[in-house]
This record gives sequence, C-alpha cells and structure tokens, in this order.
Amino acid sequence: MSTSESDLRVRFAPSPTGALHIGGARTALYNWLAARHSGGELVLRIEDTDLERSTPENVGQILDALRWLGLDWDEGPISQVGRAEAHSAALEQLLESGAAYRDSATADDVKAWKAEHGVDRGYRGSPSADGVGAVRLRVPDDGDTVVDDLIRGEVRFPNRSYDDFVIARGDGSVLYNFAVAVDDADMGITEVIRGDDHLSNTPKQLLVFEALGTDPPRYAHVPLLHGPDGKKLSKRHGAASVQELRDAGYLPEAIRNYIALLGWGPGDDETLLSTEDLVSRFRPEDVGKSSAVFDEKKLRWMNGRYMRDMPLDEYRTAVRAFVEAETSGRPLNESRFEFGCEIVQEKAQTLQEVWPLIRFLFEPPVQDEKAWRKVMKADADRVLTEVEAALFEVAASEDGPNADGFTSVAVETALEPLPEKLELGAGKVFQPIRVAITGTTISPGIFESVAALGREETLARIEIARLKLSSD
RNA sequence: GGCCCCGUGGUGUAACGGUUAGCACGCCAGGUUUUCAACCUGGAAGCGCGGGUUCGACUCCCGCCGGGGCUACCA
Repeated sequence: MSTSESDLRVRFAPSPTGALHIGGARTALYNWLAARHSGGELVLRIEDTDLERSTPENVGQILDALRWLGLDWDEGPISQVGRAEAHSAALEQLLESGAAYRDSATADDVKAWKAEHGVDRGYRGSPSADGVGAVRLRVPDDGDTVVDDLIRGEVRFPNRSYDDFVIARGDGSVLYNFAVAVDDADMGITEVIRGDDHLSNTPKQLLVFEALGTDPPRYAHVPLLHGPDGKKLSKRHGAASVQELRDAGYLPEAIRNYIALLGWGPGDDETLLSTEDLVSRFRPEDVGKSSAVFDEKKLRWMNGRYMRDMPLDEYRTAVRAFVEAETSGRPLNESRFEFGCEIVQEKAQTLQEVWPLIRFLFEPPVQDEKAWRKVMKADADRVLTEVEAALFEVAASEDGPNADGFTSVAVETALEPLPEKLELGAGKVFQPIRVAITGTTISPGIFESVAALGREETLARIEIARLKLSSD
C-alpha cells in the first residue's frame, strides 16, 4: 500500500457484466498510472447495481484480469450494492429538500409529453399525488451544465435538453448516474478518468452533486477504442478481452505498453516504454481526443520485443505454463525443454508460438508433406548420407541435449564444411536435415536444433527420412 | 429525431500559422542468412470536403460529410 504523497484520488469502476475488455483495461491502466505518477490513491469500485447482469464470476474475472495485468489498487474492491444505505440516505436528502420527487409517469407518458413539447425538450414531471413511482431529479429549464474536462476542455450541455431523469426505481433502489455521483462524493474522488461514453452522463452526475451540495471531482474523458472495422470494440473483434490476450500468449508488460499508447503518446518518438517510463511520463491531460483502433499486429510485434528481452529463466517460466497446457501435463525431457527455450527465444512473438517450434524435441516429427516435397529432391539422399557420416564422427560423451561433445558449436563444426564438399548451396544441405528432424521447414537454427535433439535421435530421424526417400 | 464528442498514410501517434508533414506497426522491394524470426537499406502510402480569416493554414472560424457516444424505473 503506498503512502499518500498527493491528494489525488482516482477510481476504476467497472460493471461486472462480462470479461474485462481491452478498453476497460486501458481505462484501468490510465487511472493506475495517474495514481502512481502522482503518489495518489486508486480505489476499485464494482458497479454491480444491475443485479441481473452482475455475477460473482464476472467480478472474479475482472479482479483476476487486473491482477494479471499488474494493476494493483489501494482501496476496495468496494461493492456498489453494499453501499445501499448511503444511497438511500442521499436519496432521502434530495426528496426532503425537494431537489427530487416521486413521479408515477411511465415511459409512454414521457414519450407522450415529448410529442407535445418537442423532441429537444427534456421531460419535466410533477410529484405524484399518492407518493409512489420512480424518483426523478429536478433539472433546471434554463442555463447550461458545464463539464470542465481535462481532455475535452469546456463542454456545455443545455439543461432543457435533459429529462428530469430517474435516480431511483419505484422500490427505492438507486440507478447508475445517482449511485456514481454519491459514491464519488463519499469516497472523496478528486479525478474521474473514464471512457468517453460517459461524457453525456456527466451533466446528470454534476446535477446530483449540486443537489447534494458537494463539490464534484475533475473529469477526464478518454476516447473509446474501436475494432479494425471502425466500430466500437466488442467481443467479435478477436482477442478483445484481457483473458483472451493472456491465453493468446501476450505478456502483461507488453500489453501495458501497447494499450498506454492507444490514445496517448510520450510526446517524443519513443515507442517501447517500460512501465516505469509510463508511470513517470503519463499525464491524463495529455491523452488525445480521437478514438483509436486496437491493432493486434502491433501488439504482436511489441510482445516479440519484450519476449526477446526477458531473462532466460523468466522466459522459461512463462513458456512452461503454455507448454503444459499443450501437453496436458505430460512430463517432458527437462534439459531439452531448457535448451529449447534458449534457442527459440529469438523467434517467437507470443508464448503460444513457442510450442510449435520446439515440439519436435519431444515428439516424433509430424511430416508436412508440402515441406517434404519442396526439400527432399534429387540430392537429398546423398546429402543425408553425408550428414550422417559427419555427425557420426562427432564424439559425444553422453547423449543429451547440447551434451558435452555434441554441442551446437561441435555440430556446426561438423556440418559447416558440407555444402562446399558436396558442391551444393547451404540451403540444399541444411533444409533436408531440418525437414528430417522436425518435419517442417520452420524451426530454430539447424545446428542448435540438432544439438538439442541429441546425436542418437538425430541420426535415427535422418535414417527414417532416408527410408521414406527410398520409397518415394 | 434530439443533445454531445471526434476527424493527420491501412493502424497508433508527432509537429504546428511559415518543416521536404516526423516516428512506430503493417505492406512492397533489395541485402544478410541454413528455414522462419531478427537485423540492415530503400519504397509506396496522410492533413475528410467546401468556404472564409491571413502575406501565409493541416493548424483559427463557419458549413457540410463521415465516424462515435448518450438519449432505460441498464451500467
């Protein structure tokens, strides 16, 4: 828990109606960065007043996603439902003061009223005689409610275009715009950083603050994220939730770096920014105004950069979880795994891509027929015969991955002269080996791959390939 | 429909009343290379449109067009 070095208090307030989306994750990140940058505090509040859609599973999922992303909070999670008493008290206060009233008008009544008064005219009701009905807040007829937004500047909303909006249902349970304002007030939130979709709601919340007699926080509305088709980001756009990104093999730090850049830039040409950099350089007022499109291609590239920069032991730990999922926990040759990670680190862009590249170390190769036809041509048998002879000469004191005597370097020393000796291009010599031992044309470096597989297994697979060759 | 927001290459961003409009991803070509990736070099690609204001506008103003949000007794 950080000691408070500033008065800044922000909150992240997701509604648990599903997984945490990349857009929500970015909002969380911006709040977190703002808090950590200034030494302020971040409160996590769960907006669960929609009992139909808010489930404990969803709450757990969001908390997991935040933790996995490395975003911690100083207070909470606080359930909005758990604050029902505070909400009722505030509601009573407004009913007492006359700032709000009970109105029995139905949706149809409101529609009829508007038909009569004009579409740009907000509904104005009157207290029901019997004191039943939903609770509405009185909205002034004149003037503007002004949102002084950190990102948008001053935005004016004409009061007359807003309905006397419902702040509590007939049964007394409160609605979103009311609960949010009461909670932000009670929690002493000083700055609200949230999605643009709430900009139009802000006047309502401001009106609640005014009725309550409390100073409102400052607002910073960040632009929404869109999918590649320009539409609002949704589950249809592939890996759109944090959970899916995690399953696809992305690293938390890469995601933090990438989504921070969606709508914000450090001001210079830096692209790769550590979380430390982000914390020191991020300011909500520097967030741009236009919506951004989530582009997985760039995330992939960035993730690859982070994967290559990882310390090897950390890399192995991250990869292991993915490999275990692929092999359903079947024990693997540990030294092959360790060496496999080492030789594959330069190649994969996501954790998910690692297994296909090192799979040949643990299982017989699955022959890709296209690769076979492309590589196993006329010279192949002659080449493989030479390769066998050359590898046979390499003395290995034991048979294991990168074993003493049969190291990448030793293998390279043995194979490297072959192209010249056979008067063939390097590809003509090395590709058949690759296909013989891995089944495909794509693998880690050939010398490393051979060393990782070990002498005996390599020779055995080459022999199998030669047999297949003779039967072609 | 009403209220509100946004509009720099395919994507994310930078600059700004006066620059050859920069950087990154992606794309294309070439190089390197044992494949892929990485790496190196080069290239195509942008200020939504129309009016103003100004000596000068991507930048300021207006209109339009396009995209988005809100408009529930949802959040």
